[in-house]
Amino acid sequence: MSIRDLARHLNISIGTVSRALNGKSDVNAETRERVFLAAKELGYVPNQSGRSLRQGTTNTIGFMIESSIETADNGGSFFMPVFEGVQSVFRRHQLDLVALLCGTDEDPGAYLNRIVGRRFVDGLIISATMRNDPRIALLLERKIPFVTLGRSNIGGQYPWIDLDFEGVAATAVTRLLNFGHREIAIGVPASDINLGYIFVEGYKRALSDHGIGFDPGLVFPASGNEEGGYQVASAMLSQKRMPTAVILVNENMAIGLYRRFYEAGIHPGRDVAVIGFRESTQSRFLSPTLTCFRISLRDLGIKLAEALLSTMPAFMGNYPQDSIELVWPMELVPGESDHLCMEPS
Amino acid sequence: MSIRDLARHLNISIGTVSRALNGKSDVNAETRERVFLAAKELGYVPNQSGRSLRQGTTNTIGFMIESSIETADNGGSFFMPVFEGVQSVFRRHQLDLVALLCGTDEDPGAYLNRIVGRRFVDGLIISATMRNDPRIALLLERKIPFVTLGRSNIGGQYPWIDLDFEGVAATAVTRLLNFGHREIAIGVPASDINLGYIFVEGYKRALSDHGIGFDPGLVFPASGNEEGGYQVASAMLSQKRMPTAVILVNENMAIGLYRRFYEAGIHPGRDVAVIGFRESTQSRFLSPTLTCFRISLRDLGIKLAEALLSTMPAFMGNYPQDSIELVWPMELVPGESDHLCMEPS
DNA sequence: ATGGCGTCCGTAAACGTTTACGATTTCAAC
DNA sequence: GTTGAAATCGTAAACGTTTACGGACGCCAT
Repeated sequence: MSIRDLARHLNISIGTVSRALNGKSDVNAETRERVFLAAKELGYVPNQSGRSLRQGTTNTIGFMIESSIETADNGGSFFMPVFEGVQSVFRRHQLDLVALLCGTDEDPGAYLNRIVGRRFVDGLIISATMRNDPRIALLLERKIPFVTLGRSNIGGQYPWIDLDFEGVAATAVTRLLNFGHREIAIGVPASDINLGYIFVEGYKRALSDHGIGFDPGLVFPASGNEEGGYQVASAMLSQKRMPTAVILVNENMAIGLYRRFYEAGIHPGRDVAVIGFRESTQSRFLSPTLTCFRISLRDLGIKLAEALLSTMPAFMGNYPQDSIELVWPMELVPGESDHLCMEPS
Repeated sequence: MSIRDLARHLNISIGTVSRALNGKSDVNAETRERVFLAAKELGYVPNQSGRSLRQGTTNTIGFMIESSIETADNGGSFFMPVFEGVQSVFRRHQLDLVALLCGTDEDPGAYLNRIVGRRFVDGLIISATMRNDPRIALLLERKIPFVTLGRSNIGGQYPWIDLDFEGVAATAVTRLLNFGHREIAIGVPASDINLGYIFVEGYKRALSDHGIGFDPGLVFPASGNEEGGYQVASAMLSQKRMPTAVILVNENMAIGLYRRFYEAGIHPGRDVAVIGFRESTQSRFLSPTLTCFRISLRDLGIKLAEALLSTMPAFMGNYPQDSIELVWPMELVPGESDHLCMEPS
């Protein structure tokens, strides 16, 4: 069922059929009608390879998601809504969105190289940005439109959107300081992912803004799952003076942290303050409920899509041209886990 | 950088270049060497559209994942490892795997129709199988190779793999009966997804095997997240005689269930027995740790991939031909949540 | 009658591959 | 020296589209 069959069936040339289906102007209204009718009747759908080959564009966008240890456990609840938002925009432009999950045993750079080499996608959304991400250089050089979810420290002209980890860290620190805490720990991802650095930056800045010195011993690197939270709690317990508060970069860590503290007879929200990230169904049902930060993930996805479209030649007209560099705000959702005031010592 | 450029650069014909790269036999070893070298040097990667058009095959497989309410919250931790397993097999055959996430506001049937119409993939893995899944009929009719993760009740010749929910339900029921429980509740997904039916089937069968009558009032439909677990607990509490045990089909529900019971002053693992599904990092760090069932998700993915390959003409030689209909076993992992014995009343 | 213009449609080239087929060379065997 | 087979390579067609170009036709103004 190719366009040739359709043309034969209608007794017109394939050129006219193509023009009719693609909404070109130089085709009779009645002819167009007949073409559309016959196409629906015979179930004709244009072959993607054919049109890709001709017009050098695939009409698909790739969303590259890491399936690393860090994201494996909470990846779904984070990426699914983002993906939804992205997709809702692309659907309006007849663009298909596919998720590219790079396996843990494959180098992301090599994987990406294969993808762009094959001309598999017209554009890319990249997540889990590293500090010096080789993928960015590759895409810039190959001139593939892309947008990153997460800042990098690589220069160049490309849009990015990042969560406001610095703001989150600052808000959390200020809140805890106001509650009287002075020794505030943070649990950050142990990997090279950029958010860790930014998080620590915000933490440091907020402390110094309040005239508190930075103690490197209060920064606990750990993996971003329950196991990591458990280890952070263990590390806190083994300090000679246990910190009275802790900020986590991942809400799954909170479960492990809670567990460890319960084992030690310490009640989060009563004996130690916990602020987590990110708000989810989970955070509302933990005991105590977790004070954390809310993101509108769907809106984030929509913005990502728009940022990408604004760099794609075929769509640049519809979207503002100024390159997007956006720090995505988050809103604190108070829970029960940090409701304790300290006497300033 | 097309094959033509590469051929010009080497002063040989494009046919020879193609044959060299594709490992055909009628090409000189030294020539092949030169071709590979030049390809690597110039960064040549064959254009996918071109080869797809010519050989009618795209070398990509689609993994269709629902982003429905049910799977949104725990979808990541479930699908990522499966995906990894699938990918590890396909990589060996030069097949690219893409995840197709059907948006909640889009009909899965229509979405699939577009995908197969465009000849976007050579084969498909379908998850979240419905009882009467229209996608299966479509794929059978179009003769697209596919495998489903989850049984359907549609006949026909296609491979499927499903988790052994019946076995899980039976094991859980038997275990709880041995602990002396007689009123065992279950929380099952409220949607039309097939696993719910199978789960209830296993539950019923295990009860009747032990001569216990089936009480429909002990089946609590709910969504598969924390909210759902909370509601199940509420419903249990409002019974005139509260069930002494509960089986959950989703481990995220356990968190909500725990929460609701704590609010009511009831301790899971002491006052009420809980068995959940599926084992995860989470289940080991809850308090009490959750008795649940373990799956080897990566192996499941590998088996899915092999099942699909066995139905694809290009690979049928390498894989056994007998159609695969597999019930995937799961292993009970005892936790603290069901360690309580009842005096038989 | 001629020219010009607008509408509609057919023709054919092009996109980048793969592959059937035939051409050329080499080499051994008769 | 002729033949045949094997090895190696070039040629060209084909896959299904889109699109630049030009042709046919009708209409109106000159």
